[in-house]
Amino acid sequence: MTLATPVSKAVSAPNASGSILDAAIDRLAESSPSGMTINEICKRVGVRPPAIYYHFGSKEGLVSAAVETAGNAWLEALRAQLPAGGTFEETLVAALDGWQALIESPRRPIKLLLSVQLESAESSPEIRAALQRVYDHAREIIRLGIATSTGQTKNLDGIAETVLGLVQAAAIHFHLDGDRTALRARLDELGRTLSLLVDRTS
Amino acid sequence: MTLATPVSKAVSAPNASGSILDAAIDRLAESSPSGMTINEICKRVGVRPPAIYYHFGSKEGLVSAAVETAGNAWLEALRAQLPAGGTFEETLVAALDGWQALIESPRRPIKLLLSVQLESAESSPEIRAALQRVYDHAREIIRLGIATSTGQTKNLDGIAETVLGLVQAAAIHFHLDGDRTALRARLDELGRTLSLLVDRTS
DNA sequence: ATTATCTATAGATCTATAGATAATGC
DNA sequence: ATTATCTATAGATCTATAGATAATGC
Repeated sequence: MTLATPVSKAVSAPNASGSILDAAIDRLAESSPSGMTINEICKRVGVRPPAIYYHFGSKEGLVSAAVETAGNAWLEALRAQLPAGGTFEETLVAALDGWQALIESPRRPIKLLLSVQLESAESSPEIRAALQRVYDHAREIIRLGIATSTGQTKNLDGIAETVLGLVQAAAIHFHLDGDRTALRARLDELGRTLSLLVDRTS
Repeated sequence: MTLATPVSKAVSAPNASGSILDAAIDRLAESSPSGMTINEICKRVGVRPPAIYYHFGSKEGLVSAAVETAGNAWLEALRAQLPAGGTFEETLVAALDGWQALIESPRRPIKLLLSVQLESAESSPEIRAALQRVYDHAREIIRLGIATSTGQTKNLDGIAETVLGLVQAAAIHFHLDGDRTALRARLDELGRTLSLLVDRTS
């Protein structure tokens, strides 16, 4: 009978650390910190638990690294989708398309951050601080996008908060129903709401 | 030495089923379906696993019952906080206060529903259907509140969706930062946004 | 000597169930 | 006879680590 194929030892697997992180991000986007297990990640990546503990120290360390990585990737995407110097209408169209792509993308960074956030009472202060940092940055990017495309200076904080909240809500509901048409409708509604909120004085 | 006090048998504990459900709701609001364990609930309630399996059949059955119970309680609270026949301003003030109370209440029904929703890919179709049902009802109640207090008929669906999304986002962020002042600010911002969105023709 | 893995395992915890038992209702 | 528990346990799975091993860099 065939036994498990012997695993080649310490054979300098190309970037095991990165594959582990990718698998962790996938599991956090599908489930939650409690639902993400070391064993499942080992199964997907083809490593044994000590490899994970060598690189990340603990399960919590892996979650923390996943939040940093997915959070920074999200912020980078947010920044990249702001077409410097366009009109408000151009910026809005680009932003809505960008959010849709982000929400539909299989990495689901927004959903991952929310899953970790909803278990944050049982997470380390480092993870909570990382979440706060990512959200603060996201609000800042949104504020900047509105300010540069409209000249608006009034209530930027409130508007950015509203936009962030509605993008998160769209991601949450898309996770439940998987309905792309409904997602687009929610984003279009967000666009209309945002247009009402900004008061273009320039 | 003192051993564990012998547990009285089948002594018709007053409403064990209800206590189990309460503990499950608490754990789901603190954590997530994966983070809620049968053992922890047993510890809190003072029963043994078979009592839970007798009443709810499985862990999934218990999660399902918790979603139904917490969801219905939320809808009831939403309904109750609509003062029949007030002006839009009166209705809005009552709604904002009601949402704040709901978000700050230790049962955290909105947060519970979100936690289950974010693991819905790993949940039974019954649980997903229950979530959809609760949200459909919530949107309906919000639509009704806007319609009766403003006479508005245009884009009620979109506005209700926006309100639901912003209430969820407020609950999510309050869970992360626990900042009551920030929560109130978010709800006030929601009130301003909602005032802009409704177009009072009556 | 350092880096990155593996084998093997500890010890805790998880969901779930079989079968016993006690109280209640007919 | 039915209802609601318990004791006891099965068997799977969880996080984590000790110690061995192989490749690489000095």
